[in-house]
Amino acid sequence: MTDVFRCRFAPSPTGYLHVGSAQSALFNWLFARSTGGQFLLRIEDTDAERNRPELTDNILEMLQWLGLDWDGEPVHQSDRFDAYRAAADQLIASGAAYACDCTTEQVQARNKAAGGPPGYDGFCRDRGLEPGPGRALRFRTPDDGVTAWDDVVRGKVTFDNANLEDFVLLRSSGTPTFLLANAVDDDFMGITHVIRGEDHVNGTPKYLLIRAALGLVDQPQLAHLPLLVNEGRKKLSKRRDDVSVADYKAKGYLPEAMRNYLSLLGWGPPDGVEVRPIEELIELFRLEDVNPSPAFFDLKKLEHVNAEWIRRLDPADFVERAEAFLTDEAEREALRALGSLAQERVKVLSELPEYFDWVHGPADDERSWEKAMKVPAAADLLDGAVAGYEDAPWDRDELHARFMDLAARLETSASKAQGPIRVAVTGRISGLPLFELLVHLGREETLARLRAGRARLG
RNA sequence: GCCCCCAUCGUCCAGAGGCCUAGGACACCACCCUUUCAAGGUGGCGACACGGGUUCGAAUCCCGUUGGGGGUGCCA
Repeated sequence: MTDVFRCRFAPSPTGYLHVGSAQSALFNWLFARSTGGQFLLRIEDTDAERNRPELTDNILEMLQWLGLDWDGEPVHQSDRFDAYRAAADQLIASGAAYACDCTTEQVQARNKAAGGPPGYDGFCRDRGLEPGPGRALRFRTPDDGVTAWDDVVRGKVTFDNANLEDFVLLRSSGTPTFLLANAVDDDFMGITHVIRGEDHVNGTPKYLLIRAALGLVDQPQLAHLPLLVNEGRKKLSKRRDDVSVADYKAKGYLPEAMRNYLSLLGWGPPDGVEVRPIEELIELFRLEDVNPSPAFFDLKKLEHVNAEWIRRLDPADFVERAEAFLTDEAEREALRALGSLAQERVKVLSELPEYFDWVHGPADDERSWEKAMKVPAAADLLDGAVAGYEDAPWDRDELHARFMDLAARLETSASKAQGPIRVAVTGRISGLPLFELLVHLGREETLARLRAGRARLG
């Protein structure tokens, strides 16, 4: 075998890829790419009841979108039941596992009656039940001693074996649980580094015990990454929080920004430069530098990183990506003409429509109207603009110059003077630079809107 | 309840015993620039949870307290 590092991302297709998983995938990927190792994929679909195969497509699609390319073909656990069965048989034969016919309800009832802690009470441990259909298989955990490992991000973690219950290896349906499947597959795939979320820490001693009982001596390095939390400092959850990577894509976050931001949670480049190409991130990333405390998934900062990435885009690239967020060809035409002006303003691509909806007429925005038109000289401004633009050469500098003259004549600041014109033409109090926009709109349409605005003013 | 983990500005990250009167970024505030809004520039606000040790010296090491989180499924 080689001495190349091998890590894996092992999602289960029970939901869309979410940002926490994406970060875990990203750190695995960064680790592999920075060490010349391999980044493998394993689809954990042992639970037929919960799996939704189409979700696997979403997960792979989002990984690709993020640019997290994997090595080799993904391993599907649903293809490997024979291997788990064989491992289970081995554990039965060695006495490390035993059959159990307790139902969950029975276990809970006994715990309640005894006033004891939750978890399996070892009822079937010495009943000598014959393993078979309808009976779960449990692991016989040691009664004493400790199970410990040196976690790459957390240091030494130790569990007393006495606190470990006899957990389930095979369900009564005969299918394996993830603990067994992981132990078997990590060996099968030659995994040298298990890099996953902190929520897996408590399962780790069980995983280690299974490995030992199976005679697997080359223990992989373990690294438990910090959890991503919400403003309430709780683990990001599908129910409460906006976590679907696909949703962020739909909102117009760039994959470059998404992965860049995710790399900044729980880790940071030593030189403090945060927004930078993935190649540099790869070069700088060190698994042992990841810190163990939970990190808040901060949308504001994500937006900032996204805005930075948008501004760094090649203008043509920006237009290409932006087009998908506009609804019709007229707007896209305006985008192609004025794109770079929008590029430096937008934080998220989905904001684009509000920068271009004036194409079909002034937006309906009462607040903007009132705010702009309360300027005393509003009517004179509109009249003056019509008069000045009727015969103006239709270019940006000329429109600007005539506007400045008009504002000076009416003794109104340029800042205030542009309001009524902007709102008459676009409907909004703010937006793209006015004169470039007018150039694109054209003389006829501009004058028509100015006159309509003037008429509405009364 | 029990087990495990965590603890530097509001947030993210830097700091691996003296370079720290703790640095950068986001957010926020002010000013500048400016046809709006952004962007950009300048400045400001703002933290080593607490208590004991160890040490000549601690944000950095140890112990405890407090606070927070995770796990506790025949889910993964």
